[in-house]
Amino acid sequence: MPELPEVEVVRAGLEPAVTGASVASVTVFDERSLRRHSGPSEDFIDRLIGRTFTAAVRRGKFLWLPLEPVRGDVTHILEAQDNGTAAAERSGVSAQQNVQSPEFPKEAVVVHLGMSGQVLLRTVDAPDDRLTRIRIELASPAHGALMMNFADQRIFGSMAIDELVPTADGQAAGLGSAQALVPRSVAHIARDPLDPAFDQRRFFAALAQRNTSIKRALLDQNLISGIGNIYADESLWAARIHYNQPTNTLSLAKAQLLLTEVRTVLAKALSEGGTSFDAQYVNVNGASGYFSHSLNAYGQQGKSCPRCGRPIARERFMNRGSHFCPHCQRLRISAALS
DNA sequence: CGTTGGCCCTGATCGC
DNA sequence: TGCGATCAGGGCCAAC
Repeated sequence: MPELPEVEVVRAGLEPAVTGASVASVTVFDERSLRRHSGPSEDFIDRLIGRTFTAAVRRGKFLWLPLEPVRGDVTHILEAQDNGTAAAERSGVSAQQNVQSPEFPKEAVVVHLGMSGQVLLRTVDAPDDRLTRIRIELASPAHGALMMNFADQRIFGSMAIDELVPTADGQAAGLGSAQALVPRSVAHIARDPLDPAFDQRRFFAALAQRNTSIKRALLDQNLISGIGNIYADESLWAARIHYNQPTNTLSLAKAQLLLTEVRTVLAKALSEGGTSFDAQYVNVNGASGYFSHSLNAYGQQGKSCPRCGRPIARERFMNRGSHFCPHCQRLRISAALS
């Protein structure tokens, strides 16, 4: 259940270790973790060995590690100069990043943790973590030789090599890099609410336009990314909105309040979860920190609502548990009919 | 095109 | 002790 705060903890933990690190070896224990890679595991391995990571970038729950372009790839350089530099100069956008110039990465390893994925950094002599599906051995300038283990119980997560494409708005693609380059498979994912380039107006317009419930909208990564079941319930509780309230019945003020609460909840979780990184025995764990979060609604069914004291309820919604206070978060039917 | 329901997955836990 | 049932759902895609 890693959501934005947990994935950010992973990104921040990986960043100092993988930046500038090269891949010494790759072992794939379970090919299902490469489901989103277009090609067999041999392709994944061959294209990764010897390559160097340049950063650790995150948008919403998606994480990617851009790969330094292979030196001496003349075809690619000529192609980039022809299609990128010349075109950019002709169109007069030279002030913007020319993301197609040869020094920019052209591809990245995209990591999605799914429900149960973890990225764990270990020393080379450490025993394999349980449920490790992919192991990447790194030569890191900061930490020497180390292992990056991708562990995943339910195998909803994945790793994949994907092409980097320019962002639609020309802004930095996510947190961790100033480059306006996003993996093709992540391009359709909306920016997250902590991203300075998050388009609030577009989000509010979508809420007014769509014919759907507010929780479904919060979980729709094409509208707003980074929110999962836990922080959706927590944000709705904070904003006193019922999960099934139609989005087009929310006033702009209420929608603005909700977005504020979303940001508050995510930022608070982030501040609580960002302390576990150890520089010596690097332990990046997507699941850690969850239980230290002070939750008001999620998993609190039967307990007292911290606001009004009445019991928190749990109902099935979208094949998920929805936790809410029936007193504080009421469906506003009259608004729905207007 | 917007919306929705089904599917992929397996370890941990629980009840009998 | 053993074993089957249940639960956790994010993202994607077919279908309506």
